[in-house]
Amino acid sequence: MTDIPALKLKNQICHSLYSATNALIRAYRPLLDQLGLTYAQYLVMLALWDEDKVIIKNLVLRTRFDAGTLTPILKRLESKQLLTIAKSSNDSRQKVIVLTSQGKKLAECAKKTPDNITSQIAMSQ
Amino acid sequence: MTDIPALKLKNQICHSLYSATNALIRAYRPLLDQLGLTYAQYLVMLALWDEDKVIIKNLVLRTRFDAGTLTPILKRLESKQLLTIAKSSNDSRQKVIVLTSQGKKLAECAKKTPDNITSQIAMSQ
DNA sequence: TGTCAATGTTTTGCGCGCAAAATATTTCCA
DNA sequence: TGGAAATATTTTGCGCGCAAAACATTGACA
Repeated sequence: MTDIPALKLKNQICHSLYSATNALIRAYRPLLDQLGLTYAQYLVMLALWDEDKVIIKNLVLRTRFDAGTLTPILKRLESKQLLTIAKSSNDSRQKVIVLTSQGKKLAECAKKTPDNITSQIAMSQ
Repeated sequence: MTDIPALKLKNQICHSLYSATNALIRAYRPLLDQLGLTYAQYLVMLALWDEDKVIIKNLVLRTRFDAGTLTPILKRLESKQLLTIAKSSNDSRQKVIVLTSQGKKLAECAKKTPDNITSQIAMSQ
C-alpha cells in the first residue's frame, strides 16, 4: 500500500501502548469481578484507600480521571454501598467522598489482587 | 487509610499505563480532528494503509481490536467514504474491506501527524 | 449591595471496549 | 445427504472517556 515509513513504525508505539493497556484491563477483569468492581472503579477505590474524606476535585487530580467520568463512577460505587457522597459544609459547591465500613473492608479482599495479576502477566508475556 | 503496600505501589504501574495511554489519545485528538478521525479509527486506517483488501478477521488480528468493536468503526469509516465493505465471493461469511481513493489519499495528510505528536509529547513530559 | 467572574460538579452526546448472545454461512462426517 | 460443529460477523447492553454545555455556589469588587 502506501509505503510511508512514518505511518508504519512510529505509530506502532502508540498502538502497542494502546493494546497493552487494554490487555492489562482484560487481565484484571476476572479478578476484579470477584470484588464486583470495574477497572476504573478499582482505580478510584485505590485512591480512596490511600486517603478518603476528600472532595471530588481532589480525586480528579489524584486519579487523573475527567470530572465528567468520575461523577457516574462515584454514583455506582455509592449504590454498591462502598462510599457516601455528601455536600461539604464549608462550601456547598463541593462534595465530600467518604468510604463506608464496607468500602474499607473491601481493601482486605483487594490485597490479594495485585499478586495474582503479576503472575498472570508473567504467564501471558 | 489502609496501609497495605500492595495496594499502593504496585498498582501505580497499572494506573500509570492507563493514564499515559489516555494522555496519548488526548494528545492525538486535535491532530486527528483535522483528518476527521478518532484515535481508534486512525489505528484501523493505519492497518489498512499497510494492507487493504482484507477480511475483517485479518483486521482483528492486526489491530487487536475486538470484532464487536471493529464492526461499528468500519461502518463509520464507510459512511465517511474512506472504505467499502463487501461480501467475499469465495466465502460469503467474510467481508472484504477495500480503501476508496479518498481513503488512500488521506494517508498523505496523515503523513504529517506522527511528527507533530512526537514534538507535542517532548513538550508535555 | 448588586453583578460578574471564578470554581466545583453534573449533564449530554458520541464513540469506543468487550462479554455474551444472535445470525449467517460453510465444513465435516456419519 | 442431513445435520451438528466450526467459522465469520453483527447485535445488545453496560461502563467508561471526554469535550462542551449547563448548573449551583462562592468570591471579588465597583
